[in-house]
Amino acid sequence: MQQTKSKALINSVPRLFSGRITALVFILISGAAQAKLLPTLPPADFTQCKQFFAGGKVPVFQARSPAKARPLCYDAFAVLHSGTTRTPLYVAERINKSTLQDAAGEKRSNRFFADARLPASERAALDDYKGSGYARGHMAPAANMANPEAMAQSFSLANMVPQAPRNNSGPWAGIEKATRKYAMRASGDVYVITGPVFDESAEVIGPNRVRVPRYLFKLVYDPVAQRAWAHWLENTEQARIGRPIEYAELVRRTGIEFLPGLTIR
DNA sequence: CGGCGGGCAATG
DNA sequence: CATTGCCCGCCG
Repeated sequence: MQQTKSKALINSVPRLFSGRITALVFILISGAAQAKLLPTLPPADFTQCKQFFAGGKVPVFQARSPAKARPLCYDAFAVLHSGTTRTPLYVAERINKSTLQDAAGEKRSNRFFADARLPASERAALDDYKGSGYARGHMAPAANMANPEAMAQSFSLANMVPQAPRNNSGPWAGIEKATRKYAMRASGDVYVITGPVFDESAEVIGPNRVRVPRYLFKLVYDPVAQRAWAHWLENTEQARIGRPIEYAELVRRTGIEFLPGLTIR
């Protein structure tokens, strides 16, 4: 069993994490092979990649605590992954004009992979999405990635949720594009947190029972303007972009305080 | 209309 | 593994 996991680890994360595998991540990898010895993790310890959170402040779950939540650091984004849904619960990025200009020259890698840093029982596999009728929808978009390593990492299934195909390539792509457009014109860094919202009786896909979200959200926070807003989109083929919702409304709908202690005008 | 960004599947 | 072709929606 442990040999299988070690082999999978070697095979499916080929040099993607050049020199930036954090101590935290290493602990998670080691722990994966002996999960019973793992202590309960704090809700979200992103010690090694706090730079993706405004003011270094990590979201706080007000109501329910996410089951089997594991923080994962990547070169250009941070994921709080759930071993229950086999999806991220949220993905945080910091983008600005410079990073997006670099990203504009990057080619999509399109190499999706199961993230071997997660225990097999807690992660989505490529087969789960195949023939499911759902697309593998990026939370941190590939088009935001400023270098080849970040681009490759963005195709981790830990950064994906099952998404209605036309939702993904239609209105959702528009939300991503609008967010890039805003950050291109902003005076400094813009912090973005993207994630799914699940119904209690959510559909699941594949042998690993990856949960299908009912809604997707994308929170945008500009610390210079001290403004925050969120896009909210139902995960259906018919969904259309509506007016963004206020930050407080997003907190109410998700039960997550994404920007604790930060000033929002 | 073409280009771009979101995907898919088949082929060696 | 990379390449190729294809679909979709949006935008200039």
